[in-house]
Order: sequence, then C-alpha cells, then structure tokens
Amino acid sequence: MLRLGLCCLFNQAPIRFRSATAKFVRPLDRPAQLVKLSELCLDNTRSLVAAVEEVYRLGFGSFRVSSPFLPLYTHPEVGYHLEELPDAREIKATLRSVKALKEKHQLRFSFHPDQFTLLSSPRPEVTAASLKELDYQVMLAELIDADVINIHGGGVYGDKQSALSRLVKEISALPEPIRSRLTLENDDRSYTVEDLLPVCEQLDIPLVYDVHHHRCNPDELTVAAATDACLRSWRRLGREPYFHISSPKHGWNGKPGPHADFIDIADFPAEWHGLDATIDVEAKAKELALLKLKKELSLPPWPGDEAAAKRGCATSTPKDAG
DNA sequence: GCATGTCAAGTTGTG
DNA sequence: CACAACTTGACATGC
Repeated sequence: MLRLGLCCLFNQAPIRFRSATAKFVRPLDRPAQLVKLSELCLDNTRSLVAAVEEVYRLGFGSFRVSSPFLPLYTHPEVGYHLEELPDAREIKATLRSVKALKEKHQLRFSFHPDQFTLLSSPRPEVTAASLKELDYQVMLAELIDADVINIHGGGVYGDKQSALSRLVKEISALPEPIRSRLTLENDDRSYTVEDLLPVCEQLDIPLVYDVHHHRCNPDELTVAAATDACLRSWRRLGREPYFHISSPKHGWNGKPGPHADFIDIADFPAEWHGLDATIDVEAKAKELALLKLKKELSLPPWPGDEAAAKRGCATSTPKDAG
C-alpha cells in the first residue's frame, strides 16, 4: 500500500523546529555557544517526537527530517559534536524514543541533505564539506533508524561524464553506514533518471524518482518507464521504493517554479496507484496537502500495526554488510 | 507587538 | 553580472 511522506514541517499542527544563525552564536564564548545550541537541539528532539506522533495520528507513513535539525552542527566555526552538549544524554535518549515510536508504528524516516551536499564537484573543499554533512546526517539516521539519505547529482561543470565519474568515485569510497543509506534523485536542471540509472546500477544504490523534476527536466523515458526503473532499483535490494511528487505553483507553462500549496491530482502518475511504496509530498501546505491527496486517492490511514510489518519490505537498514 | 531583512554552504539559469 | 531557485522559514532587529 502507498505510504505518504511528510517533508520536515507542519502547516497547522503547532510543531516547529528551532534554529540559530552563526552570526548570533559566533560572538558567544564556547561554553555559552554549547549551552545555546544544546537547548535548541533538545527542543528539536522533543519536537521530533511530537512530529512523529502527529504524522502517525494523521494517517501518514513517513517523515523527512530537515537538515538543520541539529542547528549549525557542521558549521566550520561554531560546529560541534553531540557529546559536547550539556544535554547530550537527554538528546540521545529522546532520539532513541523516536526510533521506538517508528518501530511501533512501522514508519519510515528519511534525510535529504540540501543543495550544498554534492559529490560531483571538482573542488576538494566542496566534497570535504559534503562528506562532513553526510557524517552528521548518518549519525542521526543511525540514532532514529532512517534508511534513506537522498542527494542529487550536483553540478555538471561543463562535462557531465567527468562529473558522473567523480560522483561514482566518491560514493564508492563512502563508509558503509552512509553508502547503504545513500540514494540519488533526478533533479530539475542537470541530472535525469537516464543519467543516474547507470550510476545507481553500477554502485548498487537505489534511485528516488521525482516525477515533477522529470517533467521539468525530461529525458527519453516516459513516466511509466522511469517508474519501472525506480521500482527495480529498490526491489533488487529488497527495499520499499521511494518517489517524490509536487505540483508547480504557476502551472506547467515553461520553467520549473516554486511548489504549489497542494498536489493537483492530475499530476499524480497513474502508474503509482496500488504500489507498495513511499511517496514524499513536497507541497507548501504540508500535512494539509497530504490529507487532501490521501482523500483523493482514497487511501486508508497508515495501519502501523503488525499486519503492516508482514508486508515484508525493509524500511530500516540491515546490519551493514562488511 | 509586529513587520521586515537576514541567514554557512554550491551550482545553474534568468533577467 | 546580480540574483533567485532549490526539499524547508525562523531568527534578530528595529520600528
């Protein structure tokens, strides 16, 4: 059965994630920095508990955790490690309770590092910063048992094949806890499903298929063919397939634009009905958009019981295979 | 209080 | 050549 995924934030539900700017934190002395950051992190872990409960209560099956969940964690000047925070124990304990909640309700968690995280750049400092960001996100992914860390192909730098070979080289060298969670997603400018499929096959990692990006940045594949390719890439690993959907705010008349508040049901691919798959809904109205889509698709609430568990598709990462 | 400008980071395409 | 857009606004400041 289809599992709808909420991305990072809520519209109506009073659940907010806090942040801080480096500009604010920088002038503080180190202990004061850590006190401030610890407070934000602890608040955010408690908000995550509330978020996960709300996701399940609303009948959804998946949640994407935002990249700045631990604010400024990888910042070059004011960055920190969990162990340095005064509330480290409580933060970790709360994250363990998130994992327990996930297991109880058979939910799925994912991460989507933002556009600064890319493994195709010719600039070593860009790659180094990206690896640091992946280290951070996999630490969180392990604590809450998220099985997906999804990134884009990155830039082209005037030579797509060279960029792709750098991408392959970097992914091949990733530590197994990252590699086993890493996925590639087609984007709206540079890398299509056709571009990424050979890379995914070579590296044996799955493809996240974003149908909106595919429509903005098409290749030779139909939606049906791209859907099939995505399904195969997950099923060969025994894992539940992953899609993204969104609707354009200003219609399809031209370039990719901002996301609309809701999903136009006409944009929902016919090929996706009835699949056992996760669909992240990227829409400004957040949970309201998921509720509307869920109704229009006549989806029942995510069951989250043992019957669901028996469907048999992995949404947690198995022990890293050496 | 509330409005508004600002915030770590990369890359591409538009105006 | 500056700037918006990208998966996502919240914070800090000034009126």
